[in-house]
Amino acid sequence: MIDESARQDGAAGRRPTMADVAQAAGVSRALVSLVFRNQPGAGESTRERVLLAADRLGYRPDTAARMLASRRSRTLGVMLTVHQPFQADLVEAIYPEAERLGYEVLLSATAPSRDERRAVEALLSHRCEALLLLGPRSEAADLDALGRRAVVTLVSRRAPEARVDSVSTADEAGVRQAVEHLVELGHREILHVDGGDGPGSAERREAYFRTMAAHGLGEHARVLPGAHTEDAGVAAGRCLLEDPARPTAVLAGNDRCAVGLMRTLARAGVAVPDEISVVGYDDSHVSHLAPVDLTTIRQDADRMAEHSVHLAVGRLEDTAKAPREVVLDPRLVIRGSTAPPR
Amino acid sequence: MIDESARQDGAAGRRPTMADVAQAAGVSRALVSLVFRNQPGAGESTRERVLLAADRLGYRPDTAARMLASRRSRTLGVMLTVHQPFQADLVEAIYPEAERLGYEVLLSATAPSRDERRAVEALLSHRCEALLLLGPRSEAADLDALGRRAVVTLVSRRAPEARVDSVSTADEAGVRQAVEHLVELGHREILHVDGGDGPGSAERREAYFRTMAAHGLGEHARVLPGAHTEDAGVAAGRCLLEDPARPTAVLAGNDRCAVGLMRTLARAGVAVPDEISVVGYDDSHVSHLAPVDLTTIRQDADRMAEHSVHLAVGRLEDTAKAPREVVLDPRLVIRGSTAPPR
DNA sequence: AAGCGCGACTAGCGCGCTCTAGTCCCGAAC
DNA sequence: GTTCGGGACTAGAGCGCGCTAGTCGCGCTT
Repeated sequence: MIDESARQDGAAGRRPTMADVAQAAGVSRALVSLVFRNQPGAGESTRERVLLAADRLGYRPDTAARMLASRRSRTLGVMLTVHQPFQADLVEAIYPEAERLGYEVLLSATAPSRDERRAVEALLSHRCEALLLLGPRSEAADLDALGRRAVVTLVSRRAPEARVDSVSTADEAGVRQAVEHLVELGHREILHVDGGDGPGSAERREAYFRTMAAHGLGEHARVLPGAHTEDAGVAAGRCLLEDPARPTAVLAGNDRCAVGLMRTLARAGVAVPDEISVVGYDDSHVSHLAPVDLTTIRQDADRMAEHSVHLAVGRLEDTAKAPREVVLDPRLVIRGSTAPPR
Repeated sequence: MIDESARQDGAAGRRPTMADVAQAAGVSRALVSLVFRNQPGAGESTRERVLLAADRLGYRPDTAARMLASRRSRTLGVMLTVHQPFQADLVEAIYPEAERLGYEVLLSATAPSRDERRAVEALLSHRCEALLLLGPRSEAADLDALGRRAVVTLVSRRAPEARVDSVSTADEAGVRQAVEHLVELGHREILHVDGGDGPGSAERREAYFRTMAAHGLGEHARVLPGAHTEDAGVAAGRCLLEDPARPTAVLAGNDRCAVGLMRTLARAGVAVPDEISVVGYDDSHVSHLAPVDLTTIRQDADRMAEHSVHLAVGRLEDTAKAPREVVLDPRLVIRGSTAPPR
């Protein structure tokens, strides 16, 4: 027969509590609490005795109990899409910044079987004090509603209509730099493969039209529907290959899309940048993977992460202030995928 | 002056509790609890009244309190590396399977600033009942120690020395299929770019040597140190280009590595598969990104995820049984990156 | 000697929930 | 009419912690 106490909590019997540590160290529970919170009020020798006892017992403070008692979780909830490399960059940068400010981070992924609402519900029920939503696709009205119930910061997404903070890069400026770079090279037939309902796509699409128009190329503006995935790039590439009036340059929705596109072109023997120039967006890791290094719009994940965490924490301290919108400047990084048209 | 009650809990005043719902519905707290746990014992009309009141108040059960009171969290902790596409596939498959069995999922990422120990600590302090470690790099002794304190399942990693469950694919069989495929095509100079300390790398390296030897090619076996990243592939590619005795085929540590390698070869004008054949490992999304579709060893993320969740949950019900090791069969997927040598 | 301040430590309530052991009431059985 | 069974509901004791309001010496002042 199986030992009851061992079954109670996984492998190692009942999980030790503060009371166990207190007894082992010969002090009160409150004292142990003080020590683990690094609060003054415990003598040096006692402190050591407590830590020693805790270590011997394998004690680990219980986050759930802690949150309950303190009515604070000091936890930031991050919603992400697990397949986006740029979001991976963001997550990696969020961790150290949150830690610096004394916050924990909880991740919740969206997936085909798990929509944004469910991912957010999970974070909220875990008492996250603030939510960082990485590139959310939800409608502004939903975001606004969420913003009333919790502290919300959008990352890589603006929503001026919703009362929430946001961090993004200036899509207008990024797209303008990209298009102007191509125009200066001599391109006129510049196509845009958009990002569908991906974060920033709408803004980039409009900026594309405006910039084209500003350069007297309004009639050459053309958008192919896409998405922020390699597959979308591949599909767009196929489209292009069949197109009798093939453009001389393409601005992709993001890097993944650009890489998929270039791969399709390369297979068909269409040389980049000789026959067609390609510009990406994000400067994520994948931009090094194309047959030639990708010219792209760099978004600074580290700075975006920093700002997001600061916005969120700042708002926790003052719920009342008006929504703030941080817009960082993107930067065109010219690499090998763009050249003058033939 | 700012309203105190509003500041207490983020945006929306104090978060409603079960007691609030109970009062609004005119029942006891216990009744509300019953309703939210879908337990019998509440009348139909009362049930509806409670749910209505809860909805109107925006009530959401507090996970922390729930875990504390029930002494069960019904939560699986998943440790992952946020930049590995294959792990992203696993995560996406873990969610629905966990849900099917009534478990929540908590993610904790490793990152440059956050090692595996810290990622695991976070999961444990959140009372995860079982840990799924995706491709952990920790030493077997550490995994064994962890396995004594918690229910642990390794995914994409074996550790026969540690008393923990694991799910992996047969690296030996995978590598053998790959090498034999190349040998049958006529290759003799087959190089292996290994995966460094990545999950499965050691096994694959050894399997490579064994298979080469089995085919009388022991003297042609050569390993270039690598990693499970594109950069490692790029570096290996540079190495190859400078090599006077260039091999005719390469078995990469994983797909990312293969893609980096192919990109470097492509830039140098070395044709794949005409001049050199390349085989990857994982069959993750990136395998479609190379200049030609990648021949690779397919690991079935969905089935791996299913098995991991089942192993973990099964172990929670019976802590005592011996560690189980599930080894799935990988499958060679022949695409365009391999061909007979010239 | 009494008073005072201060550092070290403790008692005990309450966080929002689960769960056991009830209570209450209504209809069927004897 | 009494008993019994069972469905609907409630009281109240924790879960592991944080935190407020203490107590208890001990050295120092007056």
